[in-house]
Amino acid sequence: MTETRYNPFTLEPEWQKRWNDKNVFKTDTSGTKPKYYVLEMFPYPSGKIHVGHARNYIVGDVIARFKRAQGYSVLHPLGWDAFGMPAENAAIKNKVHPGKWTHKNIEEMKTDLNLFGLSIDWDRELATCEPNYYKHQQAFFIDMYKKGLVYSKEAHVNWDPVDQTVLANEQVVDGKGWRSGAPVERRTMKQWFFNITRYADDLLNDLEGLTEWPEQVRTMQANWIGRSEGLTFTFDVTGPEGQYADGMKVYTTRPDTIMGVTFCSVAPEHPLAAETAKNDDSAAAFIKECQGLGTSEEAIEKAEKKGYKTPFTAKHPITGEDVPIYIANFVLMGYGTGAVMAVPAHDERDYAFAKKYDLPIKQVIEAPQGTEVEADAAYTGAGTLVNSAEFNGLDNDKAKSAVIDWFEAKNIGERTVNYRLRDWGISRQRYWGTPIPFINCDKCGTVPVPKDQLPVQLPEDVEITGHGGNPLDLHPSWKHVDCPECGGKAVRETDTMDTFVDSSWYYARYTCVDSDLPLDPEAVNHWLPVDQYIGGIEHAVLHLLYARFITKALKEVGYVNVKEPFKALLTQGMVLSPCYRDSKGEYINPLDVIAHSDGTATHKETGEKLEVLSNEKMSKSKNNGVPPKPLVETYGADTLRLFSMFCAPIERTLEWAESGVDGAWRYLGRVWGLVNEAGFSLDDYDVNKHLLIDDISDKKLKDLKRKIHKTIRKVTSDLEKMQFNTSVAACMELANTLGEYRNTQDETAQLLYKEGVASLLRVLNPVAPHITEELWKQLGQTTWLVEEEWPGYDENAVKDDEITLVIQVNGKLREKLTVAADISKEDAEKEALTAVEPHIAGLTVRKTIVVPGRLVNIVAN
RNA sequence: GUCUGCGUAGCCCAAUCGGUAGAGGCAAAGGACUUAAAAUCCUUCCAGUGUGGGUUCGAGUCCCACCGCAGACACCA
Repeated sequence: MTETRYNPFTLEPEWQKRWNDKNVFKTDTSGTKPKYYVLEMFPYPSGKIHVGHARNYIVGDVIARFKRAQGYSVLHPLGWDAFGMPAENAAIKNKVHPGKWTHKNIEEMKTDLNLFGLSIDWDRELATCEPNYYKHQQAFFIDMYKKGLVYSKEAHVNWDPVDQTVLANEQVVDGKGWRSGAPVERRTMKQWFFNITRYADDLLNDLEGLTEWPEQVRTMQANWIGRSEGLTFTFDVTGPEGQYADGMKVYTTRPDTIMGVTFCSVAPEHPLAAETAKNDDSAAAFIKECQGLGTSEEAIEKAEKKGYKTPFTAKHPITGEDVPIYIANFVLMGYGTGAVMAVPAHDERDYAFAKKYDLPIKQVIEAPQGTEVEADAAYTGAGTLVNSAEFNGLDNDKAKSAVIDWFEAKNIGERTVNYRLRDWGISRQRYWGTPIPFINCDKCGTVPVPKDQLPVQLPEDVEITGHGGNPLDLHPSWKHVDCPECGGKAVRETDTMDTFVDSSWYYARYTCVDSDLPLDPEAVNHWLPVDQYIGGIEHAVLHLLYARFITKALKEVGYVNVKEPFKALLTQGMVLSPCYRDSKGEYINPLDVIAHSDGTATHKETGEKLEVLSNEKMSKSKNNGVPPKPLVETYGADTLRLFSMFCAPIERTLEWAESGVDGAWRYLGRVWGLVNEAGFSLDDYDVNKHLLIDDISDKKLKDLKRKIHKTIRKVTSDLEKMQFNTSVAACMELANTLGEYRNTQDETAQLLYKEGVASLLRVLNPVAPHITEELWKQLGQTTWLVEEEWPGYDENAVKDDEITLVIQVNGKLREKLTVAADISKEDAEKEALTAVEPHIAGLTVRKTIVVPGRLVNIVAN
């Protein structure tokens, strides 16, 4: 055999071309094999990929290749989450149309991703910005509207008065628009909503069935949905003009504390607050001040609890006593009824508020004997009711029901379920998104665009300046249309959809990218649910909750049969890398930085000393993304793939360090050497000429045979459990063992060596597909591994005939014996006692524990 | 503050049901090869599992408390 060097730079493109030319990754739709749908969360085409993306797509590819070998018909597509703000920002900066920018980025990213040798069926590629995609989204949006799953209403938003747009909460920094720097206003505007709360219970209850999801994600979703049970009732309210007709509806999860109510609070947006402000300028000022806070969580957290006393009082439903009503900055209009009964003795916020405004505090729950109760604080724990008239003496948990029953019996209140989850506001005053397919007519109201007029396509001739408002609204002609119902003059809705809508159904569209329907029933019901979904933990709530909701909505509308889209979920840990900043405050990419051993860092070119910040998730804004391309250019794709899978468990957060890449490279070099530097010829390897373990007499060679088959077993089960790092370690072990026989002259050993190398190539193939194909060819094989079946192992060859028996005395290791694997309990005990005789001399054996195949523990004293 | 996850060798990480703490890799040191270096190969070194209790014949693994790190949520009445 001629000795050649491992050169991935020629062999990787060659094999990629061969696979593509033969179209081996095209989805098999013959229906003869069981289906397996593996999907990685699709990328936003920012143009640049970093090693975090690489890890995501590589792990999906390993699974896809493994399942394909196991005989599944695998669907493994990829597309682009192509709408969104970065394209518009680029348009503002570079005067390039968002579509053009996006498509250029898609080309770049696709080229980069293809370097990894991914087994993707590119015939199913889609981009959400294409009319052929979003027209279907508009179609089912209208269907959902007809079922009441979509509606529009006035809602509070963060409004940037300079950029003239609504901002998401995360786009508000310190109460100011992230780009304009202008103080954000809280405004009320007409917004489109998905009625996600209608499915709150389903979304919560169905989490139980998602047994192949990480517990963490299920918990996070459950918390996000935030179901609570309580009591809703209405206080009679008296004001300066007598009885206030509407009263004040409140929701409480602590009806047991009803007798401790000493005042009430309402949100600044509550009608009673508005009523107060009518004739009271300082009340109006107070409300304005609260709204100036913005809606960011940080701002709310820092705010001191403040209130403003209204001229209204509420009549306690049980005692008939009048209690004051305050406007309070911490009461949220969007949760419950926007008004709360305040029980300062048993609620921390109410306690702080009562102390500040010198309001009475009435204890109604007594802590159980022996509980330490903090002084000068609300007691929020369990206990027995006191000062509560007929409810006295009740355990507070039972009192909850008793109080609710009391209200229900009198028909003045009811048991209520409440959710933290709110309806999903999807309106964005943006150009680069899916147009909401509605027309606003003065006469007919909000009218859906007739389906035969879809798509409502984005106009190409727009100027995107970043100020003055939504380019669709400013466009001279686009929005002016005739009303589809009365034919009169009307205007299009100019809001576009949140891009999370686009990404909530793409996985279904992949099953039928060419269909004229939004979803082809046969295809979508065949392939869904996704058998294995893979993505970053950062999407644990929003994307995954939205996608689950849209699936349920699509089911209700009649497009799919499944109620959950993703059967199993693998959450890949984030990939972090260090952040550096120069004196101007600019982030410097780690590639341009020399990190010194003392923890300081300097710029590679300028030599400037840099500020070293903590490790953060790779991102554009921190400029700390490490691109995989240079690694592929230095080591080849297989090394990157191997390293990505090996360096840590896939779900664990990874601090990117390249120091291990060399190890992966060296390993592949050794695998190459197993074939190319063996002391004998391997190119006559015969798949059908494997020695059986019983036909091998040499003990060491029996062990070699065992090693081969144990490796196959381990890699198979590790891949099934998504333990990629240990599966690679097993391959390394086998290679190390085989290395000992590289120059063997023994004929039996040579046969086993060939079997070992061949087995190694097959089990390593999903992780390192190129090198293993090439070496497989060098074994004289005419098949391709990509089309080969996954190897099985010989049950007989994974059984040990000897084991190490550990002998403990009182739990301490004393001896190790090599014994037959099938040794009986009695014999094991007997041998153990003999072996440790010196250690138990003079002691009485009290007990002997025998763990078959493992150890004997002798308890003696 | 609440919830979740994680703390094992200088570093990244293994360790079925509770049963020999070490599989794999990085780094380091020594050696081989080389005119030399790189590359490669060989050998070696290193912890008793964050801390304190408990259960058990036996705890990295189970229970309790605490500490540290990470993430999510956070005035949700």
